Amino acid sequence: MTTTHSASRTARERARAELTREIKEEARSQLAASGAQGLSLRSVARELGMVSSALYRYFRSRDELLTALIIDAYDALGIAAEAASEALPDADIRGRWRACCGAIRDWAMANPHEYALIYGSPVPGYQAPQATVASAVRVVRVMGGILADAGALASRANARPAGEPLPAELARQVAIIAEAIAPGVDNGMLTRALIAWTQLFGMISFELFGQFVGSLEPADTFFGYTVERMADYIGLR
Amino acid sequence: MTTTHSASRTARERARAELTREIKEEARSQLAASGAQGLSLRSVARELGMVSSALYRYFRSRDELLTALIIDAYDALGIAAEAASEALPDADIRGRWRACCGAIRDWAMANPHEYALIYGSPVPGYQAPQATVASAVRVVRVMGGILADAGALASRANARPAGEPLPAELARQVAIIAEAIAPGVDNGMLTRALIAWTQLFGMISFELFGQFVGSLEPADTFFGYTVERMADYIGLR
DNA sequence: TGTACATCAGTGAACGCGCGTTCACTGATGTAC
DNA sequence: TGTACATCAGTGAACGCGCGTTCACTGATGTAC
Repeated sequence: MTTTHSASRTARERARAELTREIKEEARSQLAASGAQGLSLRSVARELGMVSSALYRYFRSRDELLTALIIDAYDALGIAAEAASEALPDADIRGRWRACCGAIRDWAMANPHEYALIYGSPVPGYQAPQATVASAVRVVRVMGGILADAGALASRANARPAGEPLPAELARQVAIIAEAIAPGVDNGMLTRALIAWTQLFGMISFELFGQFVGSLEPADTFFGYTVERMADYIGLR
Repeated sequence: MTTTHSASRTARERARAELTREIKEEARSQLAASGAQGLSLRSVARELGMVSSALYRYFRSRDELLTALIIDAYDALGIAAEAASEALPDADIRGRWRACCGAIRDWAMANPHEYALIYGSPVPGYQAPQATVASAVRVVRVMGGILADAGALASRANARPAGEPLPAELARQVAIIAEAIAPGVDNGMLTRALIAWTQLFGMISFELFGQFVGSLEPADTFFGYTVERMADYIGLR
């Protein structure tokens, strides 16, 4: 038996889990100070009072540490969005959308370098492994849930006018996305939501990366207003 | 007289201009290969067959070279957007919007690292000087021009319904932006355009930075469809 | 319960590399008389 | 038009630094009998 229940964990195992956590924490704080390129194994080790080679007991390489940070970041963002949406009644569709958008922005502002790590320019020479995808999808799934609930409610109330028909290829792509994250949601609504989704992240990135300096800054009002307009556009009541 | 007309440029001056251009070109190609952090003065010099210290005759520091690249990138993007918009009759508002969006995307796809340099995560430790702003505004001004023409035409035809009133602070910010880049344009329309603008760059960044892999990729159809929907939303005929 | 052996964490030195920037210098180009 | 001097481009060595990764090792912790 190599699997261990938390009750029967040995001192060694607990120390390992603890140190793995500490390494990631220190790495995150270096990330915050100097970005993904500034993250060095040697300086993480230094800060923890270890020798740099010791880190190789915990992560096989710098890239593997980076991957762990990326997964953690996606998860943290996903959790923030989930919590925001779940804090409201299922039927409060617009409220959940608003809360979800707000939570994403708040998390981004609180963790700008982690946001940049996952939504900013890719780190050159680093290829994110497949393992990150599951965590990346998490926040998208929150939006999917809101849409699914909106769709279910809409079917027994007034549906939104259909709008422009989707090109065939787009309809195909969107149908696959629906299957994965928002089963039963109308293609048209999901497409509008994807447009709003890219808008949301575009707006947050602009704010965070300094494109609003001297114009829409502070961006709270613009953000709040836009989230409502996008809710209108998607067709959320 | 230290100012020189191109006719009377000395060999030294021409050599200097030429080398400055070559340095930036080599730097750009290293940028493309390994991103902003991968850009090193030593390797630029090496590639040009010079000694690294020689570059200091042309740029006072690595950051100054980076600034030059940023300004060039903003200018190149601005020029691409201007050309696209100017290729169509002034009155073809929607066509110009479409062309402008397409030109921005095409430029971004053709120059992904330069795009990342200006719209991606900021380079840690690097503070863009004020000098970059004038070039950064250039592409925004293209959109402003389209809106101004749209507004002028709309005033003697059917105007779009007013929609939700703007919060006071947002109205103030948008009015200032209007003054700078789109004089005479209605606050409501400009706000919608700013929302569409952030959508545009969000969509391009998602595509370029890999968020669409396995879902909306290839994104041509989604892009084309969305540009039309955003034109509708802004109220461009 | 006690002992022998296996596993694992962490050390310290080393390899081989790259970087930005400064500085005193040589030699070519430009300019004033 | 020719000469003396000033300007500038480029050199080569050096400073002082940092990095990721490997490897043989010591000593502590865990496990099977």
